Amino acid sequence: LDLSLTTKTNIKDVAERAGVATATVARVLHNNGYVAETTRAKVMEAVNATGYQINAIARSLKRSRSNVIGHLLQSTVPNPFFVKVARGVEDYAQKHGYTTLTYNVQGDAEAERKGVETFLGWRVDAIIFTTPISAENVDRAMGAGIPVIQVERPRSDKGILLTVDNYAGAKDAMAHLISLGHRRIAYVGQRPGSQENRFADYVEEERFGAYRDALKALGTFDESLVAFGAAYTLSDMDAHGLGYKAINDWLDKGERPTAVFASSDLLAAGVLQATNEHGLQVPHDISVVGFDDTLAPFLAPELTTVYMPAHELGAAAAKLALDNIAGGAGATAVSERFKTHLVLRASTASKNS
Amino acid sequence: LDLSLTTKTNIKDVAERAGVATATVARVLHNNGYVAETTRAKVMEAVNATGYQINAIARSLKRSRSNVIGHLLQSTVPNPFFVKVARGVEDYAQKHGYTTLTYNVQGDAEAERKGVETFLGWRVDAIIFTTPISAENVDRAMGAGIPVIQVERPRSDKGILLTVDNYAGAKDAMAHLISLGHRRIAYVGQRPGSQENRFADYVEEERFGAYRDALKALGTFDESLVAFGAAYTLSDMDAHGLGYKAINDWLDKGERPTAVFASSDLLAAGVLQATNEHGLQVPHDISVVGFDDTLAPFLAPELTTVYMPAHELGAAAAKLALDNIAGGAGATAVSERFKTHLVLRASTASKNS
DNA sequence: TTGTAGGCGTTATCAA
DNA sequence: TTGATAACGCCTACAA
Repeated sequence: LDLSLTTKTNIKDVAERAGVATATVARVLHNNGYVAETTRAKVMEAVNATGYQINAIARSLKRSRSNVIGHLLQSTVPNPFFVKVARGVEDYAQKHGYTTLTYNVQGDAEAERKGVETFLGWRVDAIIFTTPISAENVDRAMGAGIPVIQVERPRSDKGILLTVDNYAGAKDAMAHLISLGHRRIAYVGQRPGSQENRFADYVEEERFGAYRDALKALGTFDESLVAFGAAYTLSDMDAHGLGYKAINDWLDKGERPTAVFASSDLLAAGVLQATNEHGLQVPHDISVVGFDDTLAPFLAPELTTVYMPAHELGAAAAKLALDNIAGGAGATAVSERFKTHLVLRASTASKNS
Repeated sequence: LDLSLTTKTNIKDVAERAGVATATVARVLHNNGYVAETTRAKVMEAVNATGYQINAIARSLKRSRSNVIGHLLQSTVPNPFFVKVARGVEDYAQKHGYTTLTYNVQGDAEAERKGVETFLGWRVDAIIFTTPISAENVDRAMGAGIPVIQVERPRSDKGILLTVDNYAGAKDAMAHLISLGHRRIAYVGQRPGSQENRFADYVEEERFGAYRDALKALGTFDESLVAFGAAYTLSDMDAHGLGYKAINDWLDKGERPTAVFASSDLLAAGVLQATNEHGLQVPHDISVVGFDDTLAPFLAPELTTVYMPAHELGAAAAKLALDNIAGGAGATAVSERFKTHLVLRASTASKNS
């Protein structure tokens, strides 16, 4: 078993060693067509002896199909959401004989464009955006005539869209706090409408909308308890800073809420840092709910939060990609809307009256 | 500009449209050889008009070189360390015209084997392990005759090894705590020697070794303050559980340390959860130091920790990979040892006497 | 049941 | 300065 020849061995070498034609080797390899048992054995012996590894590049060229799907990630740190989606994509793709090419763009449209070009250059069979930065890049991918899936925050209405029912998630969180007796509930999150694109903005609209609707229904909506800011910037400090600063402001003014609904775990982490500094006990003095279920299990106290089906989104995106590749099983170009659920942990309790 | 033809256009189409031979198109594309200015213009016009995108698969086949490096990741969640390394690899590779194929193995040797096979099938030009699971898989990669780099925890002494001076890092952390007056310092981490492989075990040996040496030098080493456990299991709960349980035990016995040195931020997070539940103030009642600088900025209070040069490791791995690819600049197959540094944040303070 | 051969899209050599 | 052409390794009609 000479491993050092591995990458150099080709189907011709195997054929020679087995004393057959390359077509026969291919037939054995793909279990395809009639092959005599003795011939098969000879071929397998040669394959093992040479450590032959089929050349995916040559095969892709011949087949005009790469068996690769390209996955563009908006970012990988600090928010682990995208990484979880990536695992969903990889798990499903691997299980179905596909390789995933992952490209991290760190929120930069130009990097995303380069990623799309790289993918098209490698003739990937489908492209997944989690999440797209620029509609143009989505269009460019669509133009290649391959399935394109946009996950969580679409930028274009073309292709397949996987979204999440953030309204229901936020509504659940609010119902939980309200059932615990809270009325002065603060909101920390990105300002709805601050995304330049109407498709991508639904997340903020829904999360804040459910918050506002719930309190308006009770007649206790109070604008002074709303802190908008750059929730999803990529700088660690900014993301953490908004929740932190908002809480500090309220506490300094002596007008603190009895509960805070943060639109991400990252922001909730900042809230916990501020309450901790002020010597407030969570949840005794103030309850906190997050969104995403990413950092939540690692915070002190463990954070009650809204679970985002990240892995499920990734797996579904990969499935839809594969189903829609020409020749795939069922071409079901149907967009889907996923559900969240509330995860109860230790950061919420009855209002301390 | 008909985008819908993008992936179908080939160099022949471009050549026809420009009224030249394919060889001339290639010369223009690669800025290679003599081309008349007027010809170049004609070709560029045709390239733009057709939206021609070079087929990386065909080029790789012809060149017997893919311009892809394969990166095997031990895991991506919950520990963000690996993801940070991945970004370092991607950043460097992209900047030098290489694409990175990332394969996440989630701690599973069989998945790692499949990853190596996939990479070899795609004829990647180099393979990076961050970090390897099985020495056999490293050997298999080496057998292909391409550069192989092992990052942080090597499993084999072959190829290029990038390691970190964990001893110095842990020593710094201990010196910091000792300078603050702490003597009863606890340790939470994986048991040295529990890795079946001597190469990979140096991390635990060094982190714990520096802890033990520092306290022995002071004559205050106390085995009852050492909590060993499965620090690096992939289950969130287990990882967090060790730090959490250790602290609970000490507090229940009424023998609490005045400081804790946790061998990862993940474990430190568990320590903070336990102290928080017990109503202890960090750092007033007890100081905590972590390792890695991953979760540290998001915890409450922000965690003093030892910075691991994750991005730097990734970038260096990619650089060494490229340098050692046949035909690359300088073949410098030299292993390197990286330095850490202490990051002072809010979780440590003078011993409260 | 097995072999022959053309072509996937590029690159690079050799002529012209 | 440009063009024709033979590979790269594999797959797949089509023959045998």
